[in-house]
Amino acid sequence: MAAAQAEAEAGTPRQRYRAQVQQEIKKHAWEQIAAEGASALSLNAIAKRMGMSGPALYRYFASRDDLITELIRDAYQSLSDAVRGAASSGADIRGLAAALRSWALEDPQRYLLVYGTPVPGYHAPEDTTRHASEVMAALLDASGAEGLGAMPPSPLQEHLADHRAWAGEHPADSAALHRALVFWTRLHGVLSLELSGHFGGMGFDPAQLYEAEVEAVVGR
Amino acid sequence: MAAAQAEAEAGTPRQRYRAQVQQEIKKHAWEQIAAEGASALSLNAIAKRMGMSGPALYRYFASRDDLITELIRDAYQSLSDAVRGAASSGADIRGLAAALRSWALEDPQRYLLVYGTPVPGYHAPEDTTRHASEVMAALLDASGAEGLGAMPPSPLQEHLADHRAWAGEHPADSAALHRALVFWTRLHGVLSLELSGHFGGMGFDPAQLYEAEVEAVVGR
DNA sequence: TGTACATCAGTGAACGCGCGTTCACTGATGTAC
DNA sequence: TGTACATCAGTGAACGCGCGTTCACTGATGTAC
Repeated sequence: MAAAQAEAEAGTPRQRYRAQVQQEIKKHAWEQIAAEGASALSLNAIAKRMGMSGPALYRYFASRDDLITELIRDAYQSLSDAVRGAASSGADIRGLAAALRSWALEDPQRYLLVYGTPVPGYHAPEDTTRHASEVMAALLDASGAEGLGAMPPSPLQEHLADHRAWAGEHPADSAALHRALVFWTRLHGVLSLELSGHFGGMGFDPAQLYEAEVEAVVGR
Repeated sequence: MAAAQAEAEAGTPRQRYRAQVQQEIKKHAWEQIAAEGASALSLNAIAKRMGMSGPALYRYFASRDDLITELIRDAYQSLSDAVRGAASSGADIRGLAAALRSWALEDPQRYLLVYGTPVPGYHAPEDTTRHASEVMAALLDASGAEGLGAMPPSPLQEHLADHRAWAGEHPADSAALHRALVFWTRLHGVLSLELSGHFGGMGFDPAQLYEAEVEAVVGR
């Protein structure tokens, strides 16, 4: 968001205006996603709410898929920032987990846009994985430094030692890769069920289950 | 499926025909869901593939939502059956986990219909949770009998002791409730990310991560 | 400072599409006497 | 066994809707001399 704002303040008046409208389109897109889910995202509906005609948006985004691509990119960026921000302000692994949960609850549909069932009809460009692995890198940085419980050697870790392309040049050893994966998948397991409403009728508090899973990841 | 078939063989010829067409509609619905995802489910498209006109389907389902409701109900039933079937043929907790994974991979979109992001625009009826908790009951039965690792007492378990409505009259103690929840959410964490393609670019084998999570649930 | 031109944001009409759903109707199947 | 009637599956036309996207055009803003 900071970067986007800087962008909006640089350049010629026309460029600034352009960047500003582009931001406004995204803002309305997020509102629509928050209200109806990503699959209900419609360029025409956004235009209507902005008091413009539908085709006008094609000055700013080449297609609906293009807009979605950029929203996904922004969401990944925002999540990376949240994780890195928490880590750099001294949060331990519990703090990271809390930051993740806050980020998710702040805008559930944004979380689901990134980690939920793919948006039907949307075709992602090639480089999507790059942003996804940025988040993993942030997790690896953070979860390497602070103490997660030690992972006993396992077949999985041998496997990860041979399949660590996703970690880029990150110097984490396979135990750390394992820890980061487990951190991610377990918290996602609770979060995604919570955000999708699957704990709805069950009556207990998802936050407490989340807490318990965090403790399980930390202490062992 | 067996129950549905029995239904199709009982009653008057007209009733049998009716049940048969109803089954065929569902079959095509599942094919469409498998191909395009649940949100792309369209009565008109199903009718077209069956060589019928769109309105004809309204003899069999009152609305699109009605059809989806029944598909979801069937999916829950099928999953309960799979879990109970594995348990009754002597599978341990590893076997249950394997059965769950098979069931999910057999038709990824069916899994996501039930445990993924809710189908946009679909409004579930009241009693949905009943079927969801049937699955939980199957899990509780199975995970109680065979050995999951013991759960140390925790704040969560105290909380669950007071919020166990979802378990119905199941006699499981709170440690068992905790075990079942953890079993469910951890495996869902891996499965849902796998089925949604989020491990896609990462290069490692999701099955091995799944295995490792199963071992973690079992042995501790 | 003023004029000629280029750039570009936004409009309105249109295209083709598919959707869920309703309605009046046809024609085949089953039922009652 | 045959006839009169009721049931009900399926059709085709229609309604109203919203979608993404293209296109020719208007009018305002910026640029070059």
